[in-house]
Amino acid sequence: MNISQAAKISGLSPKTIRYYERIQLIDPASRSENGYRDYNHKDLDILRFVQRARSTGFSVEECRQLLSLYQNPERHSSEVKELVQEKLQKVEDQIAELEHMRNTLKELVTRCPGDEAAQCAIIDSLAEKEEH
Amino acid sequence: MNISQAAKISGLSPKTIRYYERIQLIDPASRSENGYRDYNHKDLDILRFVQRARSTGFSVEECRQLLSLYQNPERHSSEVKELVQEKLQKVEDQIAELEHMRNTLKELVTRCPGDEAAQCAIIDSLAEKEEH
DNA sequence: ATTGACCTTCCAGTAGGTGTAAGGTCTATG
DNA sequence: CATAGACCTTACACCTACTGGAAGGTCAAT
Repeated sequence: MNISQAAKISGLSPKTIRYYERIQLIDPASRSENGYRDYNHKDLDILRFVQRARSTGFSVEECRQLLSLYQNPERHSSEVKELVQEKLQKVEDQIAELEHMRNTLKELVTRCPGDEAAQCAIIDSLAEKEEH
Repeated sequence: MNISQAAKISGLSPKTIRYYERIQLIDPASRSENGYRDYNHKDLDILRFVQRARSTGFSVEECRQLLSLYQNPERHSSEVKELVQEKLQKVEDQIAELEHMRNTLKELVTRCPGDEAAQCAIIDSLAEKEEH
């Protein structure tokens, strides 16, 4: 199967698949006689796995670890769980940071009149002078 | 005032200040006789403004627009408000996306036993085959 | 004179791709 | 059989927002 078919099925783009190969996240695909990459069922399983892991929020490096666990029959589910718990923590931290930003932005919006005048609480707030 | 003093006061690093100058987010600083950058009160106001805008979550390009409004006495506060409302929307979209990830991760964590066995609901879930 | 802390510029690397160019291949149609 | 269009290949540049490091100039104190 050619790369664009594999891309369609896995939900990745051909470019992304070549990129993953280049950074050695996935093994080099075997080649047809004409030099085209050729994908089989097992390759597709791996591509789909990576696509799901990425869209669940895992970084490429985290995907590397998940893939290695996926392919290791000697794994312990505790290792996997630990990895996912760490990721969960990171995501929650990110959410907290964004919520902080959201609150700041919301307050700025309510304080700005949004009219024709130049006076603007948002600008004033960002320009605020500190005593030092 | 030298760059490291300006950096300390504004909360940016010297590297970042030079970077902002290079990408023309801020005007080139004037130079002392020895070629060192020299910052005055007005420069500091601008550096602080950018620092606050960045840490509130605005991208460099958004900061460029905010700075231009900040420096334009003919501005209408409605323009500023619109910009901030757009940003608020982007932040809320990002939060929603991360919350979706968080929910997925949470569910994965609860479903994985986290023991010595290889069987793992997380791996199974990421490896899940679709009918197509 | 030397040391250490500044300052300067320039180049490279980070994450996770995407865009584009230059060229080879395959398939269908006239 | 030629050619068009849709594939495929590689390689390089670009994106965001910096940060690190090298190589070299300057300044203040000892």
